[in-house]
Amino acid sequence: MGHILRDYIKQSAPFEDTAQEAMLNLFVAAAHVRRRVEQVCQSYDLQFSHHNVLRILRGVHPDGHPRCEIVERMLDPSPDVTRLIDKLVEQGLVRRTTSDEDRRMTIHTITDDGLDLLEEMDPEIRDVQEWFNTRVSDRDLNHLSRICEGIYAGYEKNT
Amino acid sequence: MGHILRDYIKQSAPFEDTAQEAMLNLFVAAAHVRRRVEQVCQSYDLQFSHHNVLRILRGVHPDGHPRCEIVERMLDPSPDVTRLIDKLVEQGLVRRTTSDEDRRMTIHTITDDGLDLLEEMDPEIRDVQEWFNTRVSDRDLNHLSRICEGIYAGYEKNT
DNA sequence: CCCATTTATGTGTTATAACACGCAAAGTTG
DNA sequence: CAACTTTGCGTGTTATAACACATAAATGGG
Repeated sequence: MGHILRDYIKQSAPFEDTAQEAMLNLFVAAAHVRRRVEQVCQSYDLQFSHHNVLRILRGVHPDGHPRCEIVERMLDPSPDVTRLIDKLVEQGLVRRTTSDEDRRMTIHTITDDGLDLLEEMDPEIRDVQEWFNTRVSDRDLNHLSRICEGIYAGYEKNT
Repeated sequence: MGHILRDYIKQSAPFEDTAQEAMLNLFVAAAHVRRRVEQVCQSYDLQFSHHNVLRILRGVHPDGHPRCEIVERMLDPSPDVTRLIDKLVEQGLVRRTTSDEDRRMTIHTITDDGLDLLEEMDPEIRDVQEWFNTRVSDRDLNHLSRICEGIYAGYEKNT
């Protein structure tokens, strides 16, 4: 029981606590999958969070989002999104425009280049998902989602 | 189905793919739990990975580990552990000694101060585990572990 | 025993993240 | 409408991470 995790982190003593074991497993599994996605992103000179932002903006294309809305929708929200998006603007993947209604807000819109890049990446991202699917049975996919949702449901992002 | 995740990332369209949904849920849940642990670490002026290294070294105390062994046992291995441990040495939590058998290796041992600090942190880390336990039922804890292990089992750390 | 190779570690540079602060526009209250 | 508060962004600074490279010791073959 738990020998796979113990093997991974080379721990000899068995876990005294199943909650601890599950938490560590969650960390290891998430880091592992994330690295696969990062590997794809890297070959396109992007970062995990860059890709995340682009996908968020594609979701509302041809509309855009102010900075704060992007943060709200990120998987792993960071307070320093400004400079993160700076790089996307430099690469011509995102366009910034000042909102007319509320001139405090800067609206970020994905460009055609951004859409093209995402489309180019899509098959490789889908490959990761398919690999994931070979590793987790269809029934477990749903179970995993429900368990994970139970962990973070009802919590605000900043807490 | 999946409305909790969609609510979290404020996505209106339902997921077309359960594998994608589960992957994103895994990311969000892991980031969420990790932030709780980071919050504890931060109040002790440590980082998540610092705490991880200290616990690894406590596991073999009074023996030590060379750098490469520490990397092998980390939850989320980083290639730049040297400078990570530098800070622990500065704080007097870890002691470096050169190995006699193999003089390439630097053996890292946790100091008494390091052990004291960990012991001081233990209750708060345990609190996070107990919170985790309230969020995931006992049966699901085991199920979650098995699913996660299935994801990363059999893969080397660098791939 | 000498040389090529592997293993273990450290360093230099550059990119990314975190944190606190400051500014500007909108909203609020008297 | 004038002063105050809140909200949304951006910036300056410092810490951390990533990547390629350099050094140094052990290993293995001729």
